[in-house]
Amino acid sequence: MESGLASASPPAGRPRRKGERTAERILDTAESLFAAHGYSGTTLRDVAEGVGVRIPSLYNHFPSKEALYAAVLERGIGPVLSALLEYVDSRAQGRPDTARLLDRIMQLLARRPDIARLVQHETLTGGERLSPMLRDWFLPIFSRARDSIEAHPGVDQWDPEQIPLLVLALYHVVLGHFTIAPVWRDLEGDDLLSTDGLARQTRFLGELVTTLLPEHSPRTTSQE
Amino acid sequence: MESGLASASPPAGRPRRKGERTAERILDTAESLFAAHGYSGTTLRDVAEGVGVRIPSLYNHFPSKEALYAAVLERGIGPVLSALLEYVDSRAQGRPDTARLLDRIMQLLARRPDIARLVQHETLTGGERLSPMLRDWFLPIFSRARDSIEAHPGVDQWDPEQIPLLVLALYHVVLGHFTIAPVWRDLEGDDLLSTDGLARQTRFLGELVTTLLPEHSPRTTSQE
Amino acid sequence: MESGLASASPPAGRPRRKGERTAERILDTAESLFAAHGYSGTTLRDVAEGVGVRIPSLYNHFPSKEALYAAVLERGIGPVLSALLEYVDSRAQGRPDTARLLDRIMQLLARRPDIARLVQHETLTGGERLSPMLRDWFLPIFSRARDSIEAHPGVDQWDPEQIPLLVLALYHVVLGHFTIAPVWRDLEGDDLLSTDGLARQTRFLGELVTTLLPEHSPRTTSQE
Amino acid sequence: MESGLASASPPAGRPRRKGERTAERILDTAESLFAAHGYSGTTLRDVAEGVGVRIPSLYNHFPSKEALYAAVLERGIGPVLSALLEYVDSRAQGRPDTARLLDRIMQLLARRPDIARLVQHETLTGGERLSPMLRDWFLPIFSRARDSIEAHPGVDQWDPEQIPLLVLALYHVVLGHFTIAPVWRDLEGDDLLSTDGLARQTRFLGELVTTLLPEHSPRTTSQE
DNA sequence: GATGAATGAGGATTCATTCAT
DNA sequence: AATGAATGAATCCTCATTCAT
Repeated sequence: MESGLASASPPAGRPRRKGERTAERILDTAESLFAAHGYSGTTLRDVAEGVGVRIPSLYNHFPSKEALYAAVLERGIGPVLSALLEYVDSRAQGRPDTARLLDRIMQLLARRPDIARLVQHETLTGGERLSPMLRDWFLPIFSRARDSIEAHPGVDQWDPEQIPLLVLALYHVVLGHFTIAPVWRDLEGDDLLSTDGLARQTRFLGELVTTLLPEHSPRTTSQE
Repeated sequence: MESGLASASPPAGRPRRKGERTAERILDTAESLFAAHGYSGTTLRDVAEGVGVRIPSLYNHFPSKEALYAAVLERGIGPVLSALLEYVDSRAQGRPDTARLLDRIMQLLARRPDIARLVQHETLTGGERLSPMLRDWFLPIFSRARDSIEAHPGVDQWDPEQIPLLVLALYHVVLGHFTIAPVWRDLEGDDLLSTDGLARQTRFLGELVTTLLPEHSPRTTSQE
Repeated sequence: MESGLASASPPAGRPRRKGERTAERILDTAESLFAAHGYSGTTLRDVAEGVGVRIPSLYNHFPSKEALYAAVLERGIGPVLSALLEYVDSRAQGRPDTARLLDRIMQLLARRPDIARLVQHETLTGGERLSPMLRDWFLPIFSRARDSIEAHPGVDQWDPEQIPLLVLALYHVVLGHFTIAPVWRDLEGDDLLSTDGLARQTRFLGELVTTLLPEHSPRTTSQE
Repeated sequence: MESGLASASPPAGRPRRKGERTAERILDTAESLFAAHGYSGTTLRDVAEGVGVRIPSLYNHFPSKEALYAAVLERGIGPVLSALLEYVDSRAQGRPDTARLLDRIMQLLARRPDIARLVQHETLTGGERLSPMLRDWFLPIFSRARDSIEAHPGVDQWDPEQIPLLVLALYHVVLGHFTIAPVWRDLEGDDLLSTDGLARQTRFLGELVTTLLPEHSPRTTSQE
């Protein structure tokens, strides 16, 4: 709330007041902890220790744990989703380019991998804690993604009632990459979140879309 | 709540002693709650209330919350994964059939949708709480799935280094279906876990595999 | 709540279970503390220490501080007020005997002087915390006391619109005696709550009524 | 809330510096809150919010909560009691006039109804927090009121040992009127602190004294 | 004079666990 | 096998207070 739409990377230009810096550090720590342990697995003690501050100080910046959580979500998810919406809308006139959309999403999430895990937690605990914000964002995103895919040339091969499943599948593949990264590293020694790992996954997503929704036209490689 | 089907599978054959029945009811309730809220989001009070018993009684059946959680995982994930391994092994001689494998997984998970969500929680909180059991199971499953896919006729079109990503992608799509079901119902009014929803998803997975790994040969339909 | 209408003096006959004894001891301690320091001036730590128990144990008997307070009020005030109502009703047929009523009230309050102070706290913090119970009891008591006084022979000398003030005045005099006792002892060295002090006050109340509401008939001395 | 009249008496003559005005506003708000909820039921946050200032600002005017409370008491009770003492002393030569004394007290308290409730809180929590000031004032007031009554013509009908009780009774009736006003309004819809309510009570007190201490002489009306 | 930030102490409450019954 | 009672540890949060600005 108080932290509003504070952008992810330090705006650099504007001089920070001390409290602002603290609030941001709280958000950073909390984001990481919430992503790792979920809401109830994260204690304010952990957050405070991570920030290097006493617990009551947290309350000078956020009125409650719930509010802190909401602020983390807002700061983290808000920009991603709005960038997404913006992108989708800006491409609405031209031909939809799903691969490019996924590129874009991967770019955004790669910068803050915690976000993906936060969303996963939200999704998992579902109807109970699902923040109204997420609820508000999910719908337009999904419906636009669906529109995008439905307008795709190669969509004909899909049963219309499978389109939502296709959208969901892409959603799961994108987010799951970040979710499973720590475990995967543990099991296979391979870091999915490394620059290389992310590049591979981005390329993979591109081919996935190309394969699932062939355009019958010269492949649209990303040349942005 | 979501686990309305939790008590669905009483093995029926074996006669139960009373205590055993209680233990199982505890497991059922706990499974549903752990699936919905994760480990730290679930309290023994919730479990006890769900079972209709006082908290200390839980300790007559499980020595601790951790142990209860482990038991839930074991009872839930163990059979699924071992059935899976068994299936995979039994097909090892013949030609691998990825679509069929996914069918099978869907069948198993559909019967206990909580399991998928439990695994997701485990995956999310990752390296910290990831039960050794999961760790032990993940590897063989993944490696076999990988073998299966690598032996697939249509695999040539994929860069070898993308095979793991493909395996993971299928993993995410399968599990994600169960994860997102409650939220999806909330947003779209459509129950992904209904008989119809599961059938659609199973069919979708089949086509997914067919598309991603075209066999260039007529046999595509499951005729088990 | 849980402690229901547990009567003030130990019922003696019925064997007590251990928890019941604890609950009662909690109520005793809490009553004394709430009377002395009010609701917010009393901490559960004080209560627990007074009882000789750790704080969380209080929650085995009362679900919250508020509930404990309510139970204290109920146990303390309930019997007094209901005895009062009973008495008033039983005398409804005969000639009202205000002096006797006050005798009765003094008797009841003398046995548990904390009650009077509890009621004073409630009255003081008034509309904010005034328990619904008190609200429910005040009205009938006041209206009956008013009826009683209005039916009094000697009431003619009072302007009808002063009757409520007269009722209130008696209320204040009765309760104030208990309220000011500690201070008075401090200032004057005289214990208003001693047997003698209470007897003097009871006699004083009798004469007060006799003087304020002369019956024009041989004085009705209490011979109960 | 109840202290709507709190800011009623700005001494007017003396020009205020700004800081002084803030200090006074703090006192006003604190008086009202302390009167309504007592010392521990009132937080500095409440006070600050009531004043429209941040908490630390309070410390620019009062060194602590205790000091603020003391200042409230001093400002509130001091003038009332000293006006009272003054009045009592000025009449010392002439014949004591108890009804007039009560009139005077009512006048003083009516202007600041919070004061009466503050004193009640002090009295209730008694020996523990009873401010030395109160202790210092109680004695002379009571002793003078006692002198006044003892010198009263009609006092003969009272047992000498009942005189203190009579003094206390009048004390309770006077203060209780202010104490119970909010509750009474709630229960009966009648505002005891309205101009009319106060006038009625003043008249009532007069008749009370007349009745309890009949003068057997014509002078009863106040002709100040 | 005002305030944002920080904090030690403490507030009510919950939680997992134990134990006697 | 079940449970009422008890509790150490921890949870979120509030409070009065301080201090630098």
